[in-house]
Amino acid sequence: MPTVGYAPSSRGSIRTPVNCHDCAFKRFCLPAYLDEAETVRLEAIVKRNRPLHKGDHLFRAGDAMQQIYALRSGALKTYLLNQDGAEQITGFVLPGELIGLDAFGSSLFPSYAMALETSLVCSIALTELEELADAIPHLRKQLFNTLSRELHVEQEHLNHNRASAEQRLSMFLLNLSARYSRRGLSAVKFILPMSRGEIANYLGLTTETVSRLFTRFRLQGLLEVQGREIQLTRPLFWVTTPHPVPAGALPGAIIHA
Amino acid sequence: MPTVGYAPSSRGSIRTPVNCHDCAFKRFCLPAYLDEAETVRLEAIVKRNRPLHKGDHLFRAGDAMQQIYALRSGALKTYLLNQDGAEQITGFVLPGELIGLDAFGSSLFPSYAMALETSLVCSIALTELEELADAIPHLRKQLFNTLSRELHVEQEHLNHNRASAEQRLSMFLLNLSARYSRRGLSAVKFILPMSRGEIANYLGLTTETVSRLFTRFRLQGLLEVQGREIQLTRPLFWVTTPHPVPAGALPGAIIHA
DNA sequence: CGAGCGATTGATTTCTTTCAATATCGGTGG
DNA sequence: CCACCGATATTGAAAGAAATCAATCGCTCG
Repeated sequence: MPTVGYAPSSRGSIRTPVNCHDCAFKRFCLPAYLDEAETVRLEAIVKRNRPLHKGDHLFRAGDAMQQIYALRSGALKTYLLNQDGAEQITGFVLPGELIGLDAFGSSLFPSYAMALETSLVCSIALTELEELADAIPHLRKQLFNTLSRELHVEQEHLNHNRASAEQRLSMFLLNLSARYSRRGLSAVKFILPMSRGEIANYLGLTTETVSRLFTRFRLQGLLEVQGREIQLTRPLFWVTTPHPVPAGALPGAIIHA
Repeated sequence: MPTVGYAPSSRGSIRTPVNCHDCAFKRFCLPAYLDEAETVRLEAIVKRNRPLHKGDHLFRAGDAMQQIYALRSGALKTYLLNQDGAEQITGFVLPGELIGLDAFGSSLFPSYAMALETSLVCSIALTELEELADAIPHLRKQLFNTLSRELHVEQEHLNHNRASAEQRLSMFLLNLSARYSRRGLSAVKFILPMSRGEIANYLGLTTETVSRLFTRFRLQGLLEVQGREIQLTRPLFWVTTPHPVPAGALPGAIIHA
């Protein structure tokens, strides 16, 4: 259980004045539906942590969950260890996204979160957040919505696992593309913050398969790749439905009366 | 868009006095952490619906989400239709479990819910639930917990898709077993409420593969099957790790500092 | 410059699907 | 009560997709 690169909670969060109001991501983050005054109250309990470097853990499974986080810059991966000790990547976190919501139920983090590159996070003490949520219905609503939306993301991800390797990778790239563009970045040209192996792990494939798919896509003129630099040249959408409808998968609407 | 067997909301919920207090599932349902007085207030807004028959929809994707549900008896499946119109089963609901939580964010149900057999559900009007949640912190907490736990279930389900067909089915059976036993039913002998095709769909496999796996398990002496009747004769746990650790799936802890 | 990791590419094997045929179950009507 | 029907389940053979095994390449960092 190596602790190299592990930044303990005593790493200290700096109580610099955090300004959600001017933050580029306020519209996707907690302040989304808060008014001026409410945002001010939120700012008061948000702290900014010192930067995480590549390989640093933001938290580990089993850590006491005393705060949730929002990513300001960089990229994270979240993962679980299965009973064999193998890493199972459950998601990637891009700037403006919240981390740790899935821990609401328990007092311990159920997963690991590691920086894929130098990253900045805001942290919000849970006790204070709960207090504030008690006081601000809008915030409460926003938390429910976020949680509920995450559930949809997972369900969508689930659907992908029924798909072919080709579909999985293309959906993955389209998803990244959408998330980048939603944040005002290019939808067709971006840098992957994760390795081929991490993509493969996330998608339930092998490194080799992912690599082969990238070259296949490139040969098909769908994209240009150079290491982690991606440029989508043609909409990948057509790749997403190459397979016939699986047998036995009739619409549920057709049922006996 | 056939509506055969569709029970519209005007189907009418009966406002018989619902008694959560004596309900067999109160410990897994919303009343879980409520005290006596709070439970009484909850009971006041819970309605009981008329029975659903096999094939009936509890709700459909796009329906206005005015209430959430709790299953009292029977079994449901929830599913999405993908862009090809193919059914994608996202989960099965057993007695004592809540349905519709994933719709909190939006005002419309994102999925379909259909009865696999004759089923009874309680329904709770969302507006009233929100009011009550505003008033009862315990209830609010319980809702967050349930939502958060569902997120874990999804993540677990996701992990399964990285696994072999054998592992998927055994994990599925173990999961059912655990859920039944948690409710005081036998952990080793139970009736599957769903068809082979539905299991296959849920697990991302084909009917044939599932069928073959059942016979393989039977030949290995792991279980006895007769149609939908299952009897686990030996712990299936050993089946869940037949494969070597996938390459490139090293524990995340081993990273460069 | 060499070590080492990540990525790519090729050859082969394994697992799951697909296609196809048959069997069994549950219900219905004669 | 039994024969028949459709739906569901099982089983077999062949094809296909991705994993595994193995080798090479290229880049980055001491």
